[in-house]
Amino acid sequence: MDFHEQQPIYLQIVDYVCEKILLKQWGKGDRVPSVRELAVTLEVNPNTVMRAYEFLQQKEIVYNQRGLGLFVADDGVKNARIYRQHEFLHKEVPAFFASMSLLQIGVEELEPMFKKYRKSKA
Amino acid sequence: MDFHEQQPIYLQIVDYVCEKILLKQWGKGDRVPSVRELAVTLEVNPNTVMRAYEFLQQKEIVYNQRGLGLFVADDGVKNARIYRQHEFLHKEVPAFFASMSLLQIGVEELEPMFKKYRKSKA
Amino acid sequence: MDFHEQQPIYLQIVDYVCEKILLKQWGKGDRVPSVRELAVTLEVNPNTVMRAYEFLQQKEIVYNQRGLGLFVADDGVKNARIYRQHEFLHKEVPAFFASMSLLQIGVEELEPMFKKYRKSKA
Amino acid sequence: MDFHEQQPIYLQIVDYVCEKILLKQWGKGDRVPSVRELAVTLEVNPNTVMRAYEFLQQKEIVYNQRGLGLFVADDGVKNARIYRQHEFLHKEVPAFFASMSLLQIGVEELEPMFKKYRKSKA
DNA sequence: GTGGTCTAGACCACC
DNA sequence: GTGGTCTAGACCACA
Repeated sequence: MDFHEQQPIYLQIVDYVCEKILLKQWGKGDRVPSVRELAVTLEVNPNTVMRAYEFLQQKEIVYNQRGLGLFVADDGVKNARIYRQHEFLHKEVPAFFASMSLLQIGVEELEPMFKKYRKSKA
Repeated sequence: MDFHEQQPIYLQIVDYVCEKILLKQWGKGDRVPSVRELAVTLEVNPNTVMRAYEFLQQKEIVYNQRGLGLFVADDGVKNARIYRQHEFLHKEVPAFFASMSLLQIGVEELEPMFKKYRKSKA
Repeated sequence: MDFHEQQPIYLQIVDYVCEKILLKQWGKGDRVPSVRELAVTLEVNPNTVMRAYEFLQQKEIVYNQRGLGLFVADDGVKNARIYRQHEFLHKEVPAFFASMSLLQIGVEELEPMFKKYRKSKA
Repeated sequence: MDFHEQQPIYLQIVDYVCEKILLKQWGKGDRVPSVRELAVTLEVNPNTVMRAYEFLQQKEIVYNQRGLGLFVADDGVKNARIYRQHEFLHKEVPAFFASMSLLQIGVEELEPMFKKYRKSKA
């Protein structure tokens, strides 16, 4: 039942790390799990984690200190947000609208829910 | 790497069947795949498919004709939509709003995208 | 005698492709060798070529047409030049200066050679 | 992936030895590694090392003391520099200029880098 | 055929 | 111990 895994594993790992950073569970300058650690945790091949970390370095979300490990970059939070915003607007939002269309749900039904959501947060 | 499986498999199968019905790929009165067939297609245990079909019968989306198989109910499309609407509004919408909040995306950014989406559909 | 291979193979392949493009041997819109072809030509693993092509796509030097192959991008020449300029200025130039220093060669000795070079080209 | 091996191995060994001498890692009168030692270190055939040492003796960079081994010549540093200068000016410099031309880099861009380089050394 | 993803296991340099 | 590179071989979706 793994039909439709939509995203490659390494990008799912990228999202996983971004979420940790955006939720401030991993702060600026903190060491992130080593390639091998995370590979064990997520039960994937170390190379797959490596690929995710390469991607995150290229996006300047984490950086490498030789022989020590990978750390959350100074602009890590900002860059993680920029990357995830882009993905959200170009992938999740269209899928969301497609579902709304299929289920014949109008925007007017969502607005009160959004207001309620904001109130509960404030 | 199966962290984040959010839903039990049998409910994922329910969603799968509902989508087929809502997209009119399986029409009113059509025979739906047998438990064994679908179990093979989705590579899951037949018991799991059985559980999904029980659920769908209870929601009056499919019905059982003894010895012949399962068929899309007369109100199947309507009931599938009602079920999925409920799930969408109570699960996917809140998750969507939570993402918007985390990524600091405002409704005003979504509105033009929604208009564009509707136009492209019309 | 492979001491000091300085650059990873996949970046050497990147340089190889950039040179072909900058020398106009592979023009804008041309199909570049497939991953498997180039792997055979250069006697390396297809994954290593894949890595080079991923890098080149990310730099917008080549682009992928699904199922057909990789092609030189519209701005391929420009982007190849930008990339190679950066590498040249940050890697080859310092090494060149270090050699000049070690061999006690002054800039004044190079200037006449450069003028001669330009004349021979014009 | 050995395209671009530019120079025969024995001349690469010559360069290797010259660099050791110019960097004062092997001083005047010091014994240089035996043919067999260097062959093991560089993982090449002893005959290839032999050929390099013959070349270096002919250039009066090292000399042979029967039964004792090879030693850095009195004018070893000077002669190594003269040889390498010649090679540098006739091989590396033209290649460097060719790259500059291909990458459309002007001398004016290099001058500030050279000044900076000299300052950092002083 | 094409590119792309993933695993397994190896070896390297750096600290 | 760390990240990084490379190979070998598998499987997938797309055309």
